[in-house]
Amino acid sequence: MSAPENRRAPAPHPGLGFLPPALLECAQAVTLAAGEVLFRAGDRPERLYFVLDGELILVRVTRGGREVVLQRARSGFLAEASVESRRYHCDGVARRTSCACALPMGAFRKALAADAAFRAAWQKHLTGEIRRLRAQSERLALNSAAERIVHFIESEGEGGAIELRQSVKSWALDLGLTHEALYRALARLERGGEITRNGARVTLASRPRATSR
Amino acid sequence: MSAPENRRAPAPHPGLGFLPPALLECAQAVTLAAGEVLFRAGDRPERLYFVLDGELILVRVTRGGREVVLQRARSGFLAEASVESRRYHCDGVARRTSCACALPMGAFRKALAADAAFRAAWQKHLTGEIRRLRAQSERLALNSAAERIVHFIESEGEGGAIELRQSVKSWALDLGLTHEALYRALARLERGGEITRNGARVTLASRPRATSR
DNA sequence: GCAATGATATGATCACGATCATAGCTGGCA
DNA sequence: TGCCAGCTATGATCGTGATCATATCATTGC
Repeated sequence: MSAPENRRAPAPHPGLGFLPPALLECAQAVTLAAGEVLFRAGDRPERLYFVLDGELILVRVTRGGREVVLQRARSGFLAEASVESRRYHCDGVARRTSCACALPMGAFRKALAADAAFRAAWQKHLTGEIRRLRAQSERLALNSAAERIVHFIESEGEGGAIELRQSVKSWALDLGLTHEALYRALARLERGGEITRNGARVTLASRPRATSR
Repeated sequence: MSAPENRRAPAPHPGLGFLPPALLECAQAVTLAAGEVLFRAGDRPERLYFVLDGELILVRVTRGGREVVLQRARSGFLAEASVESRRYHCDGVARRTSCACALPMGAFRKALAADAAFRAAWQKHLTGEIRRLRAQSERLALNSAAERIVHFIESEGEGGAIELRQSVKSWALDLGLTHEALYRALARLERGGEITRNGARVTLASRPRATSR
């Protein structure tokens, strides 16, 4: 486990806006080297991690030596469930050089117990995550690149259009596609007039043609 | 919207065990015909649905006339997020003849506000769902049937084995595969000695061979 | 200015899941 | 007893995403 770099003012992040000031006060910014282990299965959760940059994963190594990834966090909280449980059930590892905000678990739980507004905000965060994840699961169950793109724009965007906040390459990861497949599918959809692209903005045509895959 | 069939004692379900008795008291068992609409986008959430049997979906129909499914609930709550929001953002539809337990939203919110134990249990349910959904998303991002099977057993099972509570066919839906692909992959894994099947119990071999896909 | 790096593409090939078809088996029911 | 519906299972074919390769462009650093 790496030593915390600084004791105050971790990089502010919109996803952390709902934390009470007292809790942000004791947040620590940590930088992790690629491959660094944050915790092991069986450990008692001592911090709740919020990924600012890089990639932290929740992984279980089976007796057979297989690796099963339970979560890849590229932005957002690593393991919300650790707030509720006394022990981790899997390992936390930095897959690349990463930067995270670590919230002491004791303080987090205390704030949750004492602060009704924070509790409500946390509950809202949790239900929002569920909604997002459900949509993502439905999306990943679609088996053509074009359908996933349309589903993404419709469920994550606003009024049939979306402003991409990431590279096409990392969008491909979210869609469960290789970047090549995504580039090709985008080009095909654009040629077919089903979407239009304008920089980072992708807009769905309101009158779809016969879906030419 | 169909009229509630009976005013008390909806079929008890383990997934509802954490509800306070007072709330269960006002639960209504409802049966829905295939295609029946529970609510429309823009409606004010009046009930929280828990699917007992059948399939309820959360769906958004785009201006272009496409259907985007945000959630398919075949067991469990339909739209937890409706507890937090004043309006639905998509439609709720029964995809087949279904049976659900409807909890009046007002009573649910009141119970959440008044009952700290229930609040804690609800929070625990929410974080558990997040954990499950994150694992499912990772699983669906794997692109071979064999990998998804192994991931499922490892993440949903107990000690490298799982007792299937459903038919292989509906398991295939959970894995984002056709049932044919799942039957074949299971047969291949079994032939290769990577899993053993014993009725509804599927066990992972502890020493995996070179994954012969 | 130039090398190095990473994102943006696109081409060719191949593996594997989807699809359609077929068949055995089972349980429920009249 | 016979029929039907649904699950289990496997075969053949096809489409498409993965993979490997290559090229261009933009950005960063020296």
